[in-house]
Amino acid sequence: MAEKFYITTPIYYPSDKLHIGHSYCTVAADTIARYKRAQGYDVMFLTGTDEHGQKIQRIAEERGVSPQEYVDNIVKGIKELWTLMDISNDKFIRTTDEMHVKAVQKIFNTLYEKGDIYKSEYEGWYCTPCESFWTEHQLVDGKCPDCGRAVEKTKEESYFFRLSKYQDRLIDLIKNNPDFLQPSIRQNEMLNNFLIPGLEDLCVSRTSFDWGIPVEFDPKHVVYVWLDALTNYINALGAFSDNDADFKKYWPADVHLVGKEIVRFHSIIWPAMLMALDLPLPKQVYGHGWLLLDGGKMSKSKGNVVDPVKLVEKYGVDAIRYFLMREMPFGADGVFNNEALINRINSDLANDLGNLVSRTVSMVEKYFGGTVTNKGFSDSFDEELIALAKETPKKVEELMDSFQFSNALAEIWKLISRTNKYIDETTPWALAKDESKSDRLETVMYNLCEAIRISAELIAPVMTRTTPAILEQIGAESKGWAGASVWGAQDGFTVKKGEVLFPRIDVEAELKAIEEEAAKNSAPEIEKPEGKEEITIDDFFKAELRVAQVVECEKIKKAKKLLKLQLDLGYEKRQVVSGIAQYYEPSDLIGKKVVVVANLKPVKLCGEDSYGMILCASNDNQLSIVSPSDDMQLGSEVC
RNA sequence: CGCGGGGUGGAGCAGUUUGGUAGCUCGUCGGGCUCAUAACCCGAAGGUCGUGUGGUUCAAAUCCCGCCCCCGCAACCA
Repeated sequence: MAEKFYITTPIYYPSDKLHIGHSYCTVAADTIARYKRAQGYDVMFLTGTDEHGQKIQRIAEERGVSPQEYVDNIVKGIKELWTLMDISNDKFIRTTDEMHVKAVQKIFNTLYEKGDIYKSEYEGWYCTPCESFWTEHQLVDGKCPDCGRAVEKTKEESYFFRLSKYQDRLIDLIKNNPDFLQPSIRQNEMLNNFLIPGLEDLCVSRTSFDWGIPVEFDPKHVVYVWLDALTNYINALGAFSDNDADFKKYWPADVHLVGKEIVRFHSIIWPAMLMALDLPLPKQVYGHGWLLLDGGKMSKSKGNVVDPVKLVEKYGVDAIRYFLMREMPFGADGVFNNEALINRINSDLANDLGNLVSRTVSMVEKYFGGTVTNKGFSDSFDEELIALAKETPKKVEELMDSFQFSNALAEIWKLISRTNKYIDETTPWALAKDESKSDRLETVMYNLCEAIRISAELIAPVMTRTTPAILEQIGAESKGWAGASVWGAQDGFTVKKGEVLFPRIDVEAELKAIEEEAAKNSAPEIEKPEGKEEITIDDFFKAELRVAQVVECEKIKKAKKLLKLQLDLGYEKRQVVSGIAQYYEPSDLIGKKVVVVANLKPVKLCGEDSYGMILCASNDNQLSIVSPSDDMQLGSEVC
């Protein structure tokens, strides 16, 4: 019986459309899944969506739909995206699935009965207008991080998971099983930041919102994210249900592929839960890097979110899949930009691979009417090509087994390049002029087709459509992964010229078009702000705004964004701390006139007292101090 | 002294674990070829491997120490 292989992606949060970063992780998982299937494994590949929680509830309310309607709609888009990108997942779990809901309740009950979940109080801060709870840490200067209003200390009844109980076993797990958490740099991160400082028990229920799975024996509680989301990996297989054949067959997972931001949940909380349930642990958690954009992290406010649908429509699925797997080493962060993408498509796909197929097929048609067999007229050029073709699959396997997709593809491209070189070495056009060399020419053509066949089989896990397209053009049947290791697995080829596999892209014109498109899309998209409630002139006059001059200014060492300013208001001097360090150098500000809110309650920021606030105009990526003209007398009121 | 990652020819990276010839892709320049998607093949130029003219060593990109810069996370943008 075939050995099983179970691989998962994170379940994505459907609060919005997915971006290229999500595609990156899912394409990687798909590549592994296809690779393992090609090798004959019985693969289970799971992806899905994590649909509960306060955020989704709130967004749905804003849009005036039910949370279920809201996520149904987003999930539909996600599934379409995966279809578009040729993702071959075997299951798709939604945490709103009946089966999952029931399993989570059972797990909750089991842990409660066992004593690993207990009821206690969660002490936190409540913001009434936002109806949300915050921890001490989350508060911003003692106020609600969302709206900035005052919060009240409250106790919320909650259920807790005894995470602390498993601390020693977890330390042991990470220290003694280097394979468990990969790449290895993540191990120290977890040990130093979380495990060694000590774990606290984990709050696993909430009463402050209700878009979640109710706790069966205490229905005013809903299960909080950890227990709900993480257990998807077993619940999707039917764990804790009557139909748990898949669970018995596939669990434990061979690898959970996750982004580095959620390594913590998967390498600490998830194993602890499994320990509590007496279930086997996943064999590996692999934290891949992020896809960064030119300017840093992808974010809406920067307007640099890359929509995978558009990319696929423009360049084709395989080009995008290839780029994602080729451009950056999987464990580390990589940068996405359009120029790199186009260059990859042009040089690797159009020039090297596409053109190789094209020139080969043309020659076979031209010289032999489309059909060649191996005439065995070899010479020394052939040996090198054949030797490389024979050893490449082995190298590729080794690299794929350790998820080094980029290196694996580089290895395949060495063969492709070598095949291009072989044409120059053998100069078929010269052989064609001499009839006595017809058999030699046919051998050369056969070798070309065979090298192309092998290359095409090897790229199949990444390039789902190109492989069949190439095989069709050279007239080869797929012999699967095993067939890639056998030189001569196909005796002859009858080729048929097909469409150009990867048309070359005019880099400059394309980049210009992209820029124009981006400008068109981003410029008018200044949304009308929600606006604040109307106030009276009296409300406004509650704020005492005065002209001041910056006398001294320095950076606060420990803080990235803070400057400490000494202001002269004419009638007094005072210190103000302001979060503008990323926009102004201290020397820019000294001598400058500013407007200060003079009657603001003092606060302490990063250990420095601040008596007031400087008025600034700002948006997500710009900031400008509001400044009266230089001759304005200090202390003047602004209104 | 919060945690972690990184600084290698014009660009992007590998090499650092196990010291000993600095490698790859793209770009640039020159040449070749004409089967092919102005593609392909060959050759060349270009790096004191962030820095201290630091330490260890016969020998350091690689090990140790100091410093500088960048990037994530955490914390503060009143």
